Amino acid sequence: MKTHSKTSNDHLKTSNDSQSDWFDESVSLVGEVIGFWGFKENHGRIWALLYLSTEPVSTSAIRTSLTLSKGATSMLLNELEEWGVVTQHIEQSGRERLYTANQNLIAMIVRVMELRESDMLNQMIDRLQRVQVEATEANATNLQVQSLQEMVDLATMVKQLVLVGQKMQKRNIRELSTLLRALDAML
Amino acid sequence: MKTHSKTSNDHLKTSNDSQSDWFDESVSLVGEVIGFWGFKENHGRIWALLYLSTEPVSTSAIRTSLTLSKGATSMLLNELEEWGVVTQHIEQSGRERLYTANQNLIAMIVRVMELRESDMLNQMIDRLQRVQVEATEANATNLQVQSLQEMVDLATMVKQLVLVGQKMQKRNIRELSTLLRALDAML
DNA sequence: TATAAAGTTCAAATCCATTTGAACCTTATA
DNA sequence: TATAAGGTTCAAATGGATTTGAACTTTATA
Repeated sequence: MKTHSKTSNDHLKTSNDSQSDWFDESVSLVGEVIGFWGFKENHGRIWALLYLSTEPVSTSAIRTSLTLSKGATSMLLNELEEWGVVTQHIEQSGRERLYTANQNLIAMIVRVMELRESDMLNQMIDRLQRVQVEATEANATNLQVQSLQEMVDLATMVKQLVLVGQKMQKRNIRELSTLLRALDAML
Repeated sequence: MKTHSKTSNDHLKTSNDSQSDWFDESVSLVGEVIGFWGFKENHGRIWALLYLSTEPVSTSAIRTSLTLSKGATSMLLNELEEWGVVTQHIEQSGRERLYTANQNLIAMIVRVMELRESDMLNQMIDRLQRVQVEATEANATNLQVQSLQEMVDLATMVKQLVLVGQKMQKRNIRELSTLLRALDAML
């Protein structure tokens, strides 16, 4: 995996080059993880930069920190904003925009999942059911029709799961951990 | 997204070209979904082909059905087998291998998740904690150290979640749906 | 309202994951 | 045990996703 070794830290008040290694390391770590999960590595890097910054960061600071092109920065920031992962700070500096990261990790994840999966799940269920009808009309075996049904059921369950996720947005990680332990006990 | 329009259905006893559209459609649908989720589309196509087949399928039948190269078929099947998603049938036909799909969707998903995420999560937690120490030693603000901690907590929670998932392997989808409803009520 | 700094767009370039195919290895059976 | 069919490997080719950069649009302020 890429390393993005060079990230200048000029945007940090505290910067003092040898000391902000942790910042760069965090930025690339998050980039990798986010990339591993199906997003662009640079989505993760930008979010991490903002998440770990002590104050709003300007577009150009982001651009120079992460060495991204003007175009990429614009597109990536807009996507992150659409997903509610990043917000424009109210007071812009001059005509330049300032950004902050959504600090609520859970809410962020749930929101993004919902956005990405919800629509896909609905489509999937739709197509599977259509296919199931065709299969029944054709000479598919019972087992085959049943297998298709299993997939419909699974997709439906995942949809339910996304719904449960939505309710978790307001909970913090500690609460959720407790909840998980309770769930574990039920199994 | 690609369509893979042509999938010959010669492997199906029932085949009768116009009637097995549902089969091809299912194969590409699953391919798309699996691809959307972070795997190769062809992993999904092969699994779907096996999952919906009434009997074990030979390597060469898979190859011709899905028009894959010898090399790709070999690699993809081995990966699927490693993940426990697909199994070699005990009685091979001549020197050729026959494959079947794991029919337990939940077990499959949990197993694959575990394989993929577990290792990544551990690494992530490790690196984050190391970074947190560095940050504390450097002149990071309290909020910054705390933000790093939040990420550690999140990763730890996801690890817990994977553990819960493991316990679900033996449950069927209907049971899990019920469980989910109970969980929903707790929120 | 002129202008210059910031933001957007999108075709071309680049980068990267996936697939191919040919050479190689393994294994069943003649 | 020779051989032919099946399986593996990996360097090169392919093709799709991401990024760039230059032309364009928008917006704050002089």
